[in-house]
Parts: sequence; structure tokens; C-alpha cells
Amino acid sequence: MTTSADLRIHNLVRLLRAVHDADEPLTRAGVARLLGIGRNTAAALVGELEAAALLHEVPAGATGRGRPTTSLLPHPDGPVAIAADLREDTWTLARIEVGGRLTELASGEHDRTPAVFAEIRAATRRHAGDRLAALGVAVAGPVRHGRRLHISHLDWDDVDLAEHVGDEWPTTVDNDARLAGLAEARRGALRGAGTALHFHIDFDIGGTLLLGGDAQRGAGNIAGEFGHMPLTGSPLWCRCGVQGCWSLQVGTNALLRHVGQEAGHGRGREAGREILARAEAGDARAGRAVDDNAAALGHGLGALANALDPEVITLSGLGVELLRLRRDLIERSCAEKLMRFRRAEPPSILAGTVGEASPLRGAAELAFDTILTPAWLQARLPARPPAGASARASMTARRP
Amino acid sequence: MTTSADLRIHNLVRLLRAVHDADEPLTRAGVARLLGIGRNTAAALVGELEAAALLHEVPAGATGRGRPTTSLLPHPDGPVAIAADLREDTWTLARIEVGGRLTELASGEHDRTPAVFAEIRAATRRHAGDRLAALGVAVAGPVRHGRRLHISHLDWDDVDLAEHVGDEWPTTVDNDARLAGLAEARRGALRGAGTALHFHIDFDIGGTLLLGGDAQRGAGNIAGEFGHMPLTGSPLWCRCGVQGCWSLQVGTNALLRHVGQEAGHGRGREAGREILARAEAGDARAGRAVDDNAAALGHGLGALANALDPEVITLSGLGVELLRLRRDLIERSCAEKLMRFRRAEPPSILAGTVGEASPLRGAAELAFDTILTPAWLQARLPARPPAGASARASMTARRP
DNA sequence: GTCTTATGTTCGAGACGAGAACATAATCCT
DNA sequence: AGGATTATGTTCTCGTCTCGAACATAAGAC
Repeated sequence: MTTSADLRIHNLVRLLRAVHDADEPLTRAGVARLLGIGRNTAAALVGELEAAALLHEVPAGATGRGRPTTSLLPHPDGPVAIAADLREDTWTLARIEVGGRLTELASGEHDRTPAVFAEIRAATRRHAGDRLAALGVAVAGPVRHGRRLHISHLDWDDVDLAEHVGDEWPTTVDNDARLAGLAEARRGALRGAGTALHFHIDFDIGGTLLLGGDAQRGAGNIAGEFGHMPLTGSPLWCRCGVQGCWSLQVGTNALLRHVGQEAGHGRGREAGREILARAEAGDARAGRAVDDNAAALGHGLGALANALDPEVITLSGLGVELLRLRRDLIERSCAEKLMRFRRAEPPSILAGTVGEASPLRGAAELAFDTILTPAWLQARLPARPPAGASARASMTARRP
Repeated sequence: MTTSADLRIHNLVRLLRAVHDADEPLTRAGVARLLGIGRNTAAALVGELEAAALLHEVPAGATGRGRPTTSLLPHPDGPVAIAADLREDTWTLARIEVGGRLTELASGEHDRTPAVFAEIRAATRRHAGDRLAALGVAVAGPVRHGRRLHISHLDWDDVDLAEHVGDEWPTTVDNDARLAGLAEARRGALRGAGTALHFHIDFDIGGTLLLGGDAQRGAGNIAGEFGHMPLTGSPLWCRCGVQGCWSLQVGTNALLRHVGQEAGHGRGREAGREILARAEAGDARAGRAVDDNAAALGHGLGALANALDPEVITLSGLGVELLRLRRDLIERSCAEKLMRFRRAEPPSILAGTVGEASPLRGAAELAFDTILTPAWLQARLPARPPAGASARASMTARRP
């Protein structure tokens, strides 16, 4: 970022990012105010983005006095991302455009082997069209260096994604808990939070630290395994190879184990939900299982809040239900583990607002993050006319 | 960052930051290469910084072929920072200039009450001169919202710094462990690390997460209390109000407790060092105390590495000695708590290279961070001549 | 039907960094 | 000793950027 040309690209990215991040379509005048640039500059930037088929201007509905402006919508020929969410035995594919509108494309079951990636690729190919710019995939495990996948409950140990992903499109595979958090940070309850934590509770517990709206990845892209810290003193050994992991007491597996059912191998999500239902209906044993889960969850959150000082913590997956059923217990347990001087201002603990599809939404954000960059935009921009040439030669938007 | 003027300031800050961060004085030609700007642009930027009394150009010693260039040194009338390190019964004051040269100014003992801040202010006033631009203070406890200080071993509970710090100079007070980490990230073993952890081990253990060279502060400036997570299952209650804190097993207090001596209240640092000496000399009981400390340290580091995935972990304070005496045990204990798939690439654990004064150095970096910003630079820059005026009217550098 | 208000559009101004061409000061080589 | 080589400093032109001011335009308000 040193030259005037860089400045232009920087401002183009800022504008496009603003449009993408907004909940409601922005207007051209509105984006000028938002970015603190002049109306003339906004007109030039938007024009360039329209020429690159990245935005489409349409007359905005009248909103009051003054000359009507235009709404900035995704361009009909603009780039789209495809996001996939890969679970223990199913997968979902969706298409996302600039601005965040998400359309589900396909879904299927799979045989618990990495062959599912070929299935996802095939489905992607079917729906790709010529607008597909990037692919994001959420998986239920850490992806070392973005390439080597570990999902212990599927016995996927060190799966080399290079062999399964292909290079037809720029593809990023990442951890579902991290992506769920990213979705909350960009379009959910963590919007605007400077420092936040998100935990995605499914069979076990995964999470991510969010700083300024970005999910932290660590040195090897495997940050966020908060579930594998010994926070609550469990005597059990975890499949990860460590004794006492927090995950042994929080999540579906912990619930199942508590009522004496078999846990692990990515089975029993339904049985876990049933335990919650029985607890809600008054069953004592199920209730104790849920209590245990909630207390362990709260204790861990308190410990992590001491270390990372989030202003807010959100939960997705099973966490939403735990919060609905046992908010008090979670908050009390959290406070127990908070340093005394923190108890006056504990972090708020909220249910995520993005919903069930938050890993999918996060995968979409991830895909767009690879797109909304100076480098990509630079390559995408049509060559500028070499000075003196007519600026409005053609209204036909073309892509180079 | 939208206009050409912002671009200029941005590049000025980049240049000044490069000079400040460098180990050796940079040359003008060197900085042009480093920043990827033209020699002409570099000349203009440096000229402006010289005019603002921020840099001083002096002929560089010949280094080979080619026309000799100039070295970029701190300006003799340039801004300086003063840094203070406040320990349980002593304080130290030092002066730092652009580029990082540090001169110790004064030190003293104190009575363990916040009255020491007045002493530090008085000493600062004695040494301030008219070049003092910012003050940074390292303290052995969390500083909530940058204002409210908690040091449990001095029984300082919620000390309001507004009453003790004054507003003669821009002053930032922050946690010593965080600042020690910042010093390592800027001038020590963590240079260039994207994701890193630093732990400062003294009576207990404090730390910080470092991302891209910046120490994370959390939502209320109280991130980094890793020592108050229950990572190693201690049954004891901590003074912070929580049971089982990691700090109960790591640090001078833990050493003292292990050999049956009284621990706490910020006393016994010498006795702690003695235990290390006895252990080194072969004393069995002291040896077991050190073993216990080292094992607990390693276990905690492993757990934290699972969650945060640092590429490197550094230690300062007592940690340097523990590493010297028990590196193997620390690394083995760390690996025990690492998830199995991480054990092939464990984070390196290194002694900090900044040395004993790392909190002080970190406080200096902190002070300069408040200086080396676009806003400060903008205010500092002399008004530009209104165009057409002679550019080299006067060689006399003045400050507005 | 006119006034008010918000936005679009046009044009000139000021500033910035790049790049090329040239000047300069050291070392290297014969 | 003197020319060749090399790296840097300096100067000037050029293209680009955003801004601000002035004016044009399209809606609602009175």
C-alpha cells in the first residue's frame, strides 16, 4: 500500500466489502457516507465495480425527500462462492453471492470416508456455472496448514486434502467451529465485537478466538481446540491422546456417556437431543447429565475468559439448547472460575443468531475472504483505457 | 485511509516505524528498498521527517562500492519515551529514543502503596526535559480498561490510576507479562512470529498472546491471565478467588510452597532463586520443587498450545532458569498434553532474549506505539508551505 | 406551482508516487 | 594514476488519486 493506484484498489475493496458485509442493500449515497468519501468518488468507484461485473446499480425505492439514489446489488454476472458443510454422515452445498444471499443447492449422505470430497466436487461441478470464484468447506476437525485433516470420530487421521480437493477452483477447507464463529462475527451476534469467543458444541466442543471480526488461525491453522484443554479435571482419557480434556464433559458424547450410552464415532446426535428433551420433561437422570454438561461448560468458559478477556461469548450447536435450558447454571459456573475482580463485569454468554447453518455461512465468508482482496480485485478489474479514450464507450459489462 | 494525504502519512509512519524497529540503524537507500519505494520518494519522506525533528540524517560509513548514503538516526531534538517498571518494592525509570536505545535514568525502593506512582512521576519530571512524548509503565498485575489496577500480592485491589498517574504526559500503564512479551515480539526471540505466546514467570505466571507482533489486550485490557486457568488440577485456592489456578504450581510462590516456606505477598524472590541454586547443586528436596514447577509449566504450555497453536513460546523471568535447568522435563510435559497429531510439530519453547529488563523494554515499545501513529504524526508535522514557496528555505529544524 | 432537500455530475486543483535521465561519490581494476 | 563500475542522490515529467465547489436533477413538502 504505497502508491495512488494501491489507494484506489484499497478503496474499491473497502466499498465492495462494505456492500458484502451489510445486512440490507446499501445505496450509493449511503456507502459514500459510510466510507467517508465524496459522492463523486463513490460514483467513480461504483462505476468501476459495475464495469468489472462486481456490483449492479439499480434505482433505489424512494425513501423521502431528495433526488433518488441507486441500490448496490450483486451483479447478475458477478462472482459467487460455493460453500459446503461436511458432517459425520451428510453434506450440504450452498451458493452465496456478494451481499451474503445464500441458496441451498444440494445435499447428500456419505459413507464416512474421504471419498465424500469427490461427491462434493461432483455436486459443485454440476452447479458451478461460470461465475464460481471460490469454494469454502467446513469440516468437523482441525485442518493442519490448511491441508491435512484430522477428524478423530471418523478415524480420519492426517487426510491429505491435496489428494481430495483438486484445483478446479480456489478452495479453502477449515474447521466448522471456527467457521461458525466467523459467521457470528460477520453476520450474527458477534458483529462489532473486538474480542470474542465462539464455541460450537456438537459431539464435543470446538471454538475460535475472534479479534476484530477475524477468526484466529494460529501458526499451523489449528488454533481453537479449546475442547482439548484440561479445564475441568476429568479423569478420562480423550481420543486425542490427552487426559482430562474439557470435551470429555461437554457435548453430545459427554451427555451420552453420563447416562451410560455408548459415545463416540460420530454417532448419537439424535440420542443426545433426546436426553435434552427428557431433561426438559423432568427426567432426573437426564437432568443430571445436562447439569453436568452445563456446569462443565460454564467452568471452562470462566477459565478461558480469565485468559482471553472476551467481551462476549457465543455458542452454537448444542450450546444453544444448553443455554436455553441451563443459562443460570452456566453463568454461575462461569463466575465461579472467573477471577474475583472480573465478576462485576462478566462476559455475556449468548446464543448465536446465525442458526444451524452457521458453519456453512462461515465457509461462505471464508470463500469471499479470498475474493475481497486487493490482489484478486486487481486481477479482476478490466484494463483501464490508456488515457484520453472515451470513458463511457460501452454500457455493456464485459468480463476479461 | 482514503486520500492521498492519508497515503503520505501512512508512508511516513511506515518509514519511521521501520527505523524504530530495526536493530541496526537503517540507511536511506536501505529503507527505500525495504519499503519498496523509490529513492526519490524516500528522500522526500526522510526530508519531511527530518524537518519534523523525528529523524536525523548523517553520512553513513562507507560500506562498499557506490555513492555513500546516509544513516537514519534519532533526531537530537526528537521525541523520547520514558518507561517505568514497577515491582513489588522497587521501581526503575529509563529513557528510550527512536530506534530503541535505552538509558536507565533512576531507580528506587517503595513502600508497597500506590504512593509509588507519585515518586515515579517526580522522577519523571526531573528527567523529562522538553522532548518527552509518552510514558509507559509496567506493573505486575492486570489494568482493567487501562485504568484500574489489581495487584493481589500487594493488596492493591482496584486502584484507580486516574488518581495516581496525572495527565502531564500521555501515559499508559500495562501488565508486565504482556509488556515482556511485547518486547520479545519487537526486539527479541519472537520477532517475525505470526502467532506466539509469551509467559513471564515471577511470583506467579502471567502471559500474553502475540499476533503479528502485537500483544493482545482483550475487551477490557485484562487478557493474558493464563496463570488463572485451572490447567494442572491443583486442589489449592488461589488469592484470585478461584480454585486450582495454574499459578499455584508455577513460579516463585509455588517453589517456596513446595519446600514448606511461606509464599505470597510479593516476598521471597531471593529465596526462590536459592531453591533453584540448591537444586542445581544437587539438593533433592529443592530438586523436586523445581521438577514440580517445570512439569506443571510444561503441562500448561501443552494445553495452551492446543487452544492457541503458537509457532513459538518464549519465557522470561524465572522461566529462563527453569528452561536452563529442566528443558527436557518441560518439553516432555508439554508434549504429554499436546493432542497426538500436534506432537510431530510441537511449538518451540525458548528463553526470551531481551533479558531482565523486558517489562521495561515493553513499556518503552508501548509508549512508542502511542507515538508512531498517523494521528500523532499528522499533529507533529510542520505545516507545509502553501505551494510555490521555496522548499529549502531553512536548514534549521524547528518544532512547532 | 414553488420551495426544500438530497443526490448526481462536472470540472479544476492539489498532492502523491513512479519512472527516466542525469549527476555524484565511492570502490575496483589495470 | 586513471578509467570502469556500481550504488545512490537529484531533478523533472507524468499519470493517478481524491477533494471541493459549483451546478444540475429529481423527488417530497408546503
